[in-house]
Amino acid sequence: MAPVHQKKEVEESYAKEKEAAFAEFIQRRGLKTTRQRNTIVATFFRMRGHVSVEELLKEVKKVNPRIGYATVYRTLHLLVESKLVEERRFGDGLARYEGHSDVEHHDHMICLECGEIFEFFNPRLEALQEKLAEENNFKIFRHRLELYGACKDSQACTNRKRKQQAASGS
Amino acid sequence: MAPVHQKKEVEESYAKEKEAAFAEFIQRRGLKTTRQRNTIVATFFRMRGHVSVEELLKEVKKVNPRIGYATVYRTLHLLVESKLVEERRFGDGLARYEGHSDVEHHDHMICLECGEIFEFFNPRLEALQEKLAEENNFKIFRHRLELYGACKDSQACTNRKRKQQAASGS
DNA sequence: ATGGATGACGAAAACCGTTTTCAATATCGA
DNA sequence: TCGATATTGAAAACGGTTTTCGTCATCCAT
Repeated sequence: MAPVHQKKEVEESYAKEKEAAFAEFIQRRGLKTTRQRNTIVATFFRMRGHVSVEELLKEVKKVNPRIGYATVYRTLHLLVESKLVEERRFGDGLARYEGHSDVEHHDHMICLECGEIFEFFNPRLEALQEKLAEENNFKIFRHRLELYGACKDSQACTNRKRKQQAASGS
Repeated sequence: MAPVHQKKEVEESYAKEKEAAFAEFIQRRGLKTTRQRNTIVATFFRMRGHVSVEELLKEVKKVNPRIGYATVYRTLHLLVESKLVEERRFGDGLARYEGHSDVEHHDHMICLECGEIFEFFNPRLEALQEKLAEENNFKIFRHRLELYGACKDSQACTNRKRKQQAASGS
């Protein structure tokens, strides 16, 4: 099983690769390359984890304060369309975006104490889901599994900034 | 395993029982019994499946057209607080409410073709999740598993009214 | 390179589901 | 029955997201 604490190293090469792939997508679509989009995409792929629009905009504004919500939203949609990024919703009412990792698919453990989000993957779990679906003649296109609870660090955890937010999730 | 097509019969006794439990909750809380709340609760427990606010309001208005969104929302919150009802979000951006069935917990298969939502439960799946969490010192408070795909009827399915809506879910 | 058609930008308004406000009304214990 | 207090409903507010619209940037044809 893949380790749960799969915190990506923010590798320059990773970001560069993604930027190139996005540039290619933009061209394939006949869209225009703009400074704003480049800034947003470059910033996004240098952030780790499950990024909200607000978090991303905050970082983006450090580079170019004139960029606003609209462009960030629009660029994120393009990133999703390009399949370089996935949109996730964890029930706190705001979308989070996540760069495709090398792992094809993974599920999430969400700590309600500190707001940390861990990723995991287990083939037996996947197989069992597939089996259950088959038994009911259901064809799975995609699925989502989220475990909400407390991580091992949460007792000593001091990262409380997102506690209320996380705890209010469905 | 419980059958997936677990469409509850709309039993009068079921609704009556829930209404009584809600009345008890209202008293325990020192709240007031009102005609509107009674109407909303009675209507809700006579609907099947995963009810949205709009769907519920539409039915409620057939009984009392003067009842508005605010009261429906407020009453649904009370129903959730009373533990008689659970709130679900399937990623299409609107909340759905579901009366507690006898089954303690269940997961969902959501047909993206016809919008039908099936319930299922599998102990091995639950156990496996628990095992994976334990391996990572994670304590699960609750979880959510949703399989999005196509149900066996979806090829011949003519119930397309919710297709766009369902397909737009995350 | 230059011009111009066409995208893209950004601020602000619109949107949509949900929550809150507030004045009027209903409930229920004294 | 009265009166304190909860509840109601219409409308406004809210928060995240999307759209509008006038201006500006990109990039292809020249």
